[in-house]
Amino acid sequence: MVTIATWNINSVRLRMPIVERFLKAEAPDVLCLQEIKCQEFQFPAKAFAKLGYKHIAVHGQKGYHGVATVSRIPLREVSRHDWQDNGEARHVGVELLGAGQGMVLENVYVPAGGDVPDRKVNAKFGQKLDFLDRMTRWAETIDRPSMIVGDFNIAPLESDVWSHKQLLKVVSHTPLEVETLNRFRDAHGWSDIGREHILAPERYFSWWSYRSKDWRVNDRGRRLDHMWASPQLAKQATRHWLLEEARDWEKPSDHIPLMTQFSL
DNA sequence: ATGGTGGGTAGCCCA
Repeated sequence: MVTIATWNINSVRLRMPIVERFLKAEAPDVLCLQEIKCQEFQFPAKAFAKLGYKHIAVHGQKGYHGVATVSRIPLREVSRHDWQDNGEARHVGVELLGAGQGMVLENVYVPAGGDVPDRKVNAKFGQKLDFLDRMTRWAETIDRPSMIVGDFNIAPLESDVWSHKQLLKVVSHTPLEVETLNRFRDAHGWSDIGREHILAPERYFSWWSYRSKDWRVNDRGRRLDHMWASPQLAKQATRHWLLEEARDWEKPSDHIPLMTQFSL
């Protein structure tokens, strides 16, 4: 059994207390973090090692973005893609060397895309679409059992958002973004593990804005975080779940952790 | 239609 987790942590240094709480509660073998918001030398590697996660691949930058994969299983860093070609740290790829040997685990933080869903007036929206197009070109070349997890910043299905109608023109749920993400999915034939285990139209959210007084009452969530796998690997996923209570922990991230257990 | 909150950094950017 191998359990993989993904969590947009929104500053790993600030949130080490809840990361520790999570690792003790769920004990995943591997945790993929996004938005670590620090450089590699600032990453709290010693604290992770003390918790048993001594195998680490960090792709960080100053202040913004940044991803890290921490593991109890030996791993080897294999790639750091810059799908915007602008130096932002949004991806790290590793290969598992112990349990789950041979699996390639891609940890990605797709750009949010700004506020206006029109690349002519909002360059960030165009950059988001271009990032996904370059990921698609890359996905066409994958020839090993792989998993890609992280904050995709797109909620593709109607039941992935609190109101499909009200979010059609909101960045993260526009038809253009969903089409672009679907082309990425089809380029490799990725299986959406989350939605294979929590079937639409069942509610499935992984993010709630900080700008909501009571996130539980309004429940204006979106499924921005994903765990996708090559089809043959996805068939070995025995369990998939969320830790929604983490949204209520002290000084929470606005995202919650997602987990998938594999029988390999 | 607007502003609401949170993080990092250094006088605003990003989500």
